[in-house]
Parts: sequence; structure tokens; C-alpha cells
Amino acid sequence: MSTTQVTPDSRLLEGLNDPQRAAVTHAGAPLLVVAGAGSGKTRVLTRRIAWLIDERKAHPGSILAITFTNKAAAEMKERVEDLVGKRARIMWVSTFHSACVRILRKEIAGLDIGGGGFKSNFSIYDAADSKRLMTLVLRDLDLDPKRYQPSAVLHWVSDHKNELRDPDDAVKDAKNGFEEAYASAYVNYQRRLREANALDFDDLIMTTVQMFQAFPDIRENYRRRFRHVLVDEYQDTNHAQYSLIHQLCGQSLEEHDEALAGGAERVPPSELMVVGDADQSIYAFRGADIRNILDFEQDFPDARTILLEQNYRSTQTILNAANAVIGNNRGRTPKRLWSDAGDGERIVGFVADDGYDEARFVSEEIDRLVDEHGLRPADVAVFYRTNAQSRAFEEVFIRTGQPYKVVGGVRFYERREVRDALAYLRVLVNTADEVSLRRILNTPKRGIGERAEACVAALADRERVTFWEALVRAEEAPGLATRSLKNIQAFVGIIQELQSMVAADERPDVILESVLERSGYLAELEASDDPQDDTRVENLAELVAVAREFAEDPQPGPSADPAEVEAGTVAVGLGDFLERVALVADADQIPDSPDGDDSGVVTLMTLHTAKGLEFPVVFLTGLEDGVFPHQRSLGDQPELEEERRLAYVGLTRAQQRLHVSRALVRSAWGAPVHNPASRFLDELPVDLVDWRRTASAQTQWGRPDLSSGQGAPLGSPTATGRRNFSSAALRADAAAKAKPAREIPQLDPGDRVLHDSFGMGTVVSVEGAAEKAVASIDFGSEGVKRLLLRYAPVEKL
DNA sequence: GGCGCTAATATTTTT
DNA sequence: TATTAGCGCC
Repeated sequence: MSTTQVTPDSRLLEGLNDPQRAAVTHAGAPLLVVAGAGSGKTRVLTRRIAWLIDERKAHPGSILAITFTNKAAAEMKERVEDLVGKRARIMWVSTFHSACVRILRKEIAGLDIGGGGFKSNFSIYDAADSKRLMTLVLRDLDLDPKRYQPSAVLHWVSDHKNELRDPDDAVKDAKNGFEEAYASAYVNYQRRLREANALDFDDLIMTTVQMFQAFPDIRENYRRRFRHVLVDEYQDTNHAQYSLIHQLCGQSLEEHDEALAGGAERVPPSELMVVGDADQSIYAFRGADIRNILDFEQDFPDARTILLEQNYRSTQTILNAANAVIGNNRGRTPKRLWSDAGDGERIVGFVADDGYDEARFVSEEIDRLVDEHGLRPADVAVFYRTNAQSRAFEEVFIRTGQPYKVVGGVRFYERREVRDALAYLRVLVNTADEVSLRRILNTPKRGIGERAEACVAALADRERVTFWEALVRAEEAPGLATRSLKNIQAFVGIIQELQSMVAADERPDVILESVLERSGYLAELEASDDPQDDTRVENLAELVAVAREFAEDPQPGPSADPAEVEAGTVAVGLGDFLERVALVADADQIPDSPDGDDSGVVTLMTLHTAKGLEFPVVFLTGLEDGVFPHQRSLGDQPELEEERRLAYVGLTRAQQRLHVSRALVRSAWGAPVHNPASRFLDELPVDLVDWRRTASAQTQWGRPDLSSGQGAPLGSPTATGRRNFSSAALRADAAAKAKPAREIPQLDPGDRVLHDSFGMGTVVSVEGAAEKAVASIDFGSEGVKRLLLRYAPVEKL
């Protein structure tokens, strides 16, 4: 240690403000960094990691950093690498899910957790797979699909997993017949996952936690390894993730220490830093627990908190607007963002006739900004609450010739053909994967029908073997037609042949091409004259390209083995490819550099995917009560506050210019709906908004014609445009006729009602009036339901 | 056993 | 509006 070099590496502290600097250099006790929007938290995280390595001589392999998306992880890694060089590659920077997959693949084989019996090649079931499996389970249990919808049951199961409650807990805690049914669905669902050697998203976390609890020595191993744990977006962690962090850090773990009584040495706690902003917590609906961040100081008695309130992103006008809106949330720690970037432009407001009019406004405004202010379309982002809202923008942008890209929505990996192809690959790796196997059994059509499938399933049941095993032994299945048997054997032959490619360690892209070829999948698509199938062929080509890129340019993926990364021999097997594909999110697909050939392209996305991003120009659209805040949140304080946080996130994405807009009429699944202005608009300080057009200018005569406005001047509408407009008009007509036919029951709290499927109930409360009236009704064992009276089949008694 | 039609039904947000 | 499940017919 030289005496001349007392100053630490100032390069790493350069350009940081005081609190940022304190966060980077902090050592010892657990640290919470409350990072307001745009306050430079990514900078703090990357500099701190570099600081740990450079100044505090931490081994890069002892660092675990958790981010929300894979893209954020890749970026962070890259930025740290820029600071400290290649050795940064050994760090674990990944999402919770990726980190858990990596741990489980290494440890799970042979362990008795989650019912036991998992092998390290387990499949990862996404939402669609889970739903299919749950549908099968509910059918097996003979539960009425009307009353027990797969999505509702899954949501319930997911809640349980996020709270680390296993099926046994659920069974024990069931308070009524309804919950008993749910619990038994949970039990069976887990059993079938286990039989399929598969884990769903929530299992990845829960199972890891369970493993750490059941096997303290494994836990201590990882704790010994990860001496520094950093967690980004801490406000969006759920209980299971929270518990995982505690397990890994060894902070406040008294209750588990008994497990170590066997003599294993307790590793001292790791250093923990979490970064988050309670005002940006927008994932409560999927189990995120805002208390994790609010109670941090209680959880860790000696914890320190650092506040980052200076914003480096937006103008003061934008921040004032955001501060004003979020100020309406109760029970939050006050925090006011400030900026020295000056006031900048006022916010532009616009009231449109309908969704298309709104899109037209956005399109014209983009033109104007490009012409008059030299902005590039790539500087512009359009946000909306729900994916369905992108349609109007897409149609109008196509007509006006404005290039755009939609982030999210119908995702590439959710397309049928892509899922089919991936199902083949998954089966090759894990034949126990029943959902995937059944999916491809008769895709493309090869004469293995429902009946044959049932025979095989029966055989599997009776012989207590996997579905695949039963297929192999299909000749033992009673009642199976010879023709079906032949087809099954041909199928089994194809799969086995392809499996030998996997065994031979062929590249993923090569295997994939063989799959498409040998299965006859491609041939079937090419033979079809449906133009949609051409797109499918293209998508499959794209998937092959993705696989090829993966094979040829082995970017160290989220779960690449660090040793291999170091040696430059990253694994690129089929299993690795599948894993990469299983854990990608929407936000991961946003191209890195908005310049280059993308500079003319406007970005469209939901507010949720916008989190963590920033754009010079932002359009926040659909600001209507019922759209944003969303219908389902109206009348529920916590949900409404989450919507408000979502608004806060949207507002704070804007750097220079912000536009807010709403539509008087919006067509929601067919019928036109009239929505009042969003309450969030009322919460904007009046002097900050420059209203280009207000409702009063429009309303005198009403605007019943959806194709009004300047539909024509933009040139002749495309065929699709015309069809959509006319059918919309027809539907509006039909809806107008149908409406008086159904009378909306006038209900008051205390009224008794009869519902077609829920039975007798008592009205708890009613919100809204007329068409928008929503009643909370207690149906006893069925629970309390919130029903839109316009549609709900309820009768007042 | 397969295909094509009709009808119902759904729309929050996503790792 | 768009998908999907179920049903009936070949």
C-alpha cells in the first residue's frame, strides 16, 4: 500500500454528486438507495460494482447483481466491463429468474425439494404452458370450467408461490369448498409439473428458496461465494424474492440458523445494497410487495438509507407535473425530484374525438417536431395503458407513412409457429415435458387424434410411466387403432432420430432446421395457400436465424458458466438456447442504438414496458378514467395508487417534451365507449399544460361518425382501413340497438341479487352510475365479485 | 378422425 | 375485434 497514492481511483467517482458518491463508496451495513426517476441509479450501480472490484479488491466472481430484465443485466455488465475490463465477465449479473435457473440446474438433481425428482434438464413453463397444464388439471378434477377458469386458478397459485406457500399449506388453509377446489388444483398442478420435469416461472424462485431452507449447506456455499449482493428495482420484489435475498446475504436469518446446528460453519453476512423507488412500484398485481422497500430499515436495524433526488433527465416542468401527480398518493415517504435543466417547454394537451383522431394528432405532431425542431422520430415514444390501444396508432401510422415499431404486444416467442417449434426442441431435451409433447404430437396433422391420445394417456396412467414412455410402448395400449399405432410409431421414430442429433451435440440451429424439415411442419405451411402461413414461414426462418446467431456468437447469456466465459468456450447447446429463449422479456427486445437505420422509427409501448427507459419526446395517451386509470382499479384505493405510480413512471420518461391526450369516444371490443377525462389530468397543475384542443370545442354537436375528421385528406384509405371503419360503424349501430334491450339493474348496498352462475349474493357497494355502474357483491362461498352491471347476468330480488 | 363453421368470450400490466 | 372452444357433418 503506497503512501503517495492515498486518493482512491477518482475516475470512478468523477461527475457524481454527494449522495451518489456516498452510495458508491459505502461499506459495511446494508444500504438502501432510494433513487428517484432519472437520478442516475444505473450509474451508481455500475460505479459501485467497479469500485468494489478496483478499490476494495473484491473478486468479480463474488459479486451478484440482480436486475429486472436481461437487457438491463447485459447493459450493466457491459458498462462495468468498460470500467474495469474483461474480468468483470465473471460476475453474476442477471434477473432473479435467470440466477435461480442457474443455481437449480447445478443443484437440483437428486434433491428432495418441490416433491423431488427433478433433473437438471428441467423445462421452464411460461404463462401459456402453465395455462394449458392447468386446463388439463381442472379437466381431470372435473371442475366446472365456468366457475374455475384456468387463468383465475393460476393467478391464485401464483400468489401462493410468491408468498412461498406450497400446496400443503394451501390445503391446510382452505377455508371453504371453493378454496379446497383451488388447493387441490394447486396440488395436482404441481404434481404434473414434477412429472413433466418442469418448473413454472414462480417455481424458479420458490424452489430455490425451499432448497436453501432445506439444505443449509448448499445455501452457505452460495453465501460464501457471493460476498456482495446488489439488487435493482427493489420496489418490485415479491416475498419469495425478498426471502431469496435474505437467504443469500445471511442478513436477519436467525430463524434458519437452527438448521445449521449440525455443525456447518455460519458464513458472515454479505454486503447488501438495494436500489429502488417506491413511487415506481408497478407490479403489485403480480405479487410485488411495496413493503419490502418501505420496511427496509426495520428489516435491517443497522441499515443506512441514501436519497437520490436530483434528476438528470427531465425539465423542471415535467418533474413538477410528475411530483404533483404522485403527491396524491397517500402513505408515501415524501420525495421531490428537482432538476437544474430549466423549465423547458410546457406540456401539450389534446382532447381527441376518438382513438384514431388521437393517433392522427400524434402523427401530425411528430411531423411538426421533426420539421420545426429537428427531432428524429426515434426520439419519440408513444405510451398507452393496454396493448390493445396500439391498434389505432398502427393503422394511422401506416396510412401516414410514419415508420414505427411496437415493443411487446403479440410477442415473437408467443406466436403459434414459434411455440410449436420450441415445443419440439423442448421435447428433444426433456421427453417428460408432457405439455410440449402433446402439443406437437399431432402438429402438423399426422393422424394421431384425440382418441388415440386418450388411449396413450390411459396407458401412461395405468403403467405409471410418462406420456412419452407410453408413446414408445403404444402397441400395449388397448383400443388403439392399427392406423393410429402406425402413426404414433412414425412420430416416435422422428423424435428419436432428432434426439440423436442432440446427443451428438449438433448446433441448435442445425437441430431446429432438421426439426422443421423432418416433422413435416415446414412442408405443411408451405403447401398452404393461407397468406398468414407465409408469415409463419418467415417467423420460423427468423427463429433459425436467432439460433444460428446464438450458436455462432456466444454472448455470455444469463446463465453461462463463468469458467467457460473465461475460457472463451461458452456453452451453446440446445439446452442453453432454450433457456435463453424462455427468459426473454419484451423490454429485452428494444434495439440498443436508436440511431443508424432506426432513426426514423417511432417507438410504441405500454407504460409497463417503458419503465427504466427515457425519450426526448413522450406522448402519454388514453388518459381517460376507465382506460388509464384502468377500469378495474376504479374504486379500489391501493389499485388506484398503483395506476398513479404508473402515470408517474410514464411522465418521468420524458426528457424534453411531454404530450398528454385523451379521446372522447373509444371503441372497446366493438362498442364505442364514452370515457370521462382521467383524474390524473386533473392532477396536473393547470399552468403547466398548454391545451391545443379541449372537449368544449367538440361537444356541441356530438361526433357520432367514427370516420369523421380528416379521414379523407390523407389519401384513399387502405383496404384494411376502410373495412375497419365500416365494420366499426356497423357495430356501433348494433350496439345502440342492443343496449336498450338490456336493462341495468338499479342496486344499492344490502340488496339481495341472483347471479346466473354465482347464485345468491348481497350487494356490498356500488360505484359509478348507469352504464359504468360496478357493484361489489358478496356471493358467500364464491367470494366477493366486482361486476359491471351492464353485462353481468344479475337479477335484483 | 378431421375439418370447418359458429358462438362465446375476453382485454391490464409480465419475469 | 380476434381468438378459441365446441359442435356437427363428412
